[in-house]
Amino acid sequence: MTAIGTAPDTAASGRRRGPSMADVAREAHVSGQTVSRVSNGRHNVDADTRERVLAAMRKLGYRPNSAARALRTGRFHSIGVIMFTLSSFGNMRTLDAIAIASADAGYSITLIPVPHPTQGEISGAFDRLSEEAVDGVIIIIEAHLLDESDIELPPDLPVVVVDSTGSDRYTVVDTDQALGARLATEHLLALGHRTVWHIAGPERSYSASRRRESWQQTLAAHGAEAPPVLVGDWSAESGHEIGRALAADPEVTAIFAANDQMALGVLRAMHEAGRAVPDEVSVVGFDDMEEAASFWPPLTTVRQFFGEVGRLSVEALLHEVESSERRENRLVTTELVERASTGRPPS
Amino acid sequence: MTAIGTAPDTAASGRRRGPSMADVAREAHVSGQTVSRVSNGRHNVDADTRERVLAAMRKLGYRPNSAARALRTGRFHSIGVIMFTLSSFGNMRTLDAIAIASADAGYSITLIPVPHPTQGEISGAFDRLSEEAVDGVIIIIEAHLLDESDIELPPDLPVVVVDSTGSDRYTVVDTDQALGARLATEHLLALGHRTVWHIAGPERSYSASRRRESWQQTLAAHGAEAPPVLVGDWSAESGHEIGRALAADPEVTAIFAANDQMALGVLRAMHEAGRAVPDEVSVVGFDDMEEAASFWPPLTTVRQFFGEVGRLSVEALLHEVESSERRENRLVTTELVERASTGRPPS
DNA sequence: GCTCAGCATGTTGACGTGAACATGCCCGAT
DNA sequence: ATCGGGCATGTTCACGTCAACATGCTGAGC
Repeated sequence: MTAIGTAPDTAASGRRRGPSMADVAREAHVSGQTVSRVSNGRHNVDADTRERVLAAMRKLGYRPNSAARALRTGRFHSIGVIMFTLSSFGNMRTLDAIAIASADAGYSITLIPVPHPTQGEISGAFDRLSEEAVDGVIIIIEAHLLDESDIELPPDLPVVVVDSTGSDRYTVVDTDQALGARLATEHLLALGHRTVWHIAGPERSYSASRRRESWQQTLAAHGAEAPPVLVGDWSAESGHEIGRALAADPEVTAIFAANDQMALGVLRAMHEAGRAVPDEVSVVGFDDMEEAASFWPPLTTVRQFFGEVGRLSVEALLHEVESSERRENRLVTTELVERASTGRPPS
Repeated sequence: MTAIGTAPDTAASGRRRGPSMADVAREAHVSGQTVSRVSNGRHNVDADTRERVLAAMRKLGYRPNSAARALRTGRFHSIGVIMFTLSSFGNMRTLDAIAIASADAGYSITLIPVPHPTQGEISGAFDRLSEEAVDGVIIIIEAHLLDESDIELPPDLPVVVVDSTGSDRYTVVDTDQALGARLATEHLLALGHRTVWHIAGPERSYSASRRRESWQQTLAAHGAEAPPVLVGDWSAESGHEIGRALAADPEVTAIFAANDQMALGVLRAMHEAGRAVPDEVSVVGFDDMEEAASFWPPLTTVRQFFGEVGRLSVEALLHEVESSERRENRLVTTELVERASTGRPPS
């Protein structure tokens, strides 16, 4: 009947692409539109027909082409996440929560890394972003750098910024850094320490500034004299270095580090100097990373709810994507976790 | 001249979509194809024309529509990464490197999380994957679970598996776990310890098995008696628990933990029990996470090159994506980093 | 028996892009 | 002067999908 080689599927099999709706439609003896309806789970398809289409899909190994779908609908069902690489423990946890929340909502995550935190790199990431197939963006970047960058986001692209300044251009999901720093500082003061030393995060970090400011205000509110601010770079190594200087000063009895890693460095410095924690010096961290409970001694720290931050970010973003109206900003609380690294000052 | 409201762009501005190539073409008085050529950086465009097109792009705020481009070319310029959420420190570092290497190659990363490491979830991730807009996939999942899952990957989809068994279905980029475990064990034996205790990772982890087997083989090769295998779950807490038991046994003088977090838990247990490290007990970890140098005492550990793993994975995957031929498997080396947590056994 | 609502299904076209092919011009070789 | 090669630019069409509209059938209501 048919001449050799004229069977259309044989001829078509040469190309790399998988079967399309049209192939399924032919196989199931229905129109492409019916395949589309089945593929999208619409209910106005007869049960028999649906079954026939599904069978054809299975037989051919049909996979919807998301590019065509996106082209047609204008929706990518994907969320872009812009963040520093080699990023902090907290960012990873947040990313994690974002990924899970997105997956639950049927969105995938497109990572847009910023290898080096220079303005050029950040602008570059945003340029790349504008070509990315995303419906909205979550930005997890030290806010001060963000402000300095003259970034130009595609208009109409919903944006949620995490842990940043309260800009009125975007929805912001923030952690209550001020509360955490106050709790940490008050905890140490309440134990009887005359004042609290602070190891801050880098200047350009918004979170670091907020923690530092709150620490200062809390000291002032309690009439305690504020020691000079010491600035680290979030790393345990920087905490160790600053900790060595502090260990040499017998006046220092209470230290509040702006994150757990720097607190770890401080602990090591104290051990090396032979100063007992918490008997001679109390140390508080920030983040409550998983390992903090296993430091020696176990670290008193401020717990952040990264999962909640991620969840709320996705919720706010998708709300804007799907309804075009902005969600109000959210503030995620923090809490003090008391462990063995803090105690009364030596008398 | 023009009647009110007849300007075509005014009429078109009602819709949500941004300007298309056609709009730019009209603005620059060229054909759409010329815009396409400029957009793709082809060289066969006159300098004047190119400048005119670029100006029009800027004026209109033109952004290439990646969905249309992907539909036309069949390429998404995106790599899918399947991994556990809340994943280990090492995986995050690998992800980081993957993100950077991909960005350099002009590919973006689509994260496909697997919230719970059950077979159903993994299969679910792969189902989702088949609808994802990716050109290839990097899988970072405990291999044993992978084997148990009857996953069905889309045919013709290039796959690279990280830290997994040597399957001949996919390219594998692996870390030389065996070398690392041997180095760690030999280091302790060379210091004079009679034998080395091992805290392994969970059963289902391929990396954990390989480290455990290599530890056993090394002990056997040196004629040392192998203590029973202790199994943790990678967490510092599990290391602490097992460490408490080990601390109570005066025979134990050398411990090799399968990762740094568990080693941290062991250190804590030793401190609590008043057993000096390294004077009474030596401890070695695995990974060389950033904080390991700031543990107390600083941890001797096996360094992994996560960045290299990520880089090689992307390289292998993109090679297959672009040339359709498989790269050979790669093995990334490891090295021992000696710090203060190991020393001679008490005499 | 006729009408028409309600539902399953089919037909058409457009989303924005780039490959393939077509056109037209300039300029050097003959 | 003529031809043709090379290059810039234009035209056409299909990638796979889904919204909008069209069709045709069944059965309830009068």
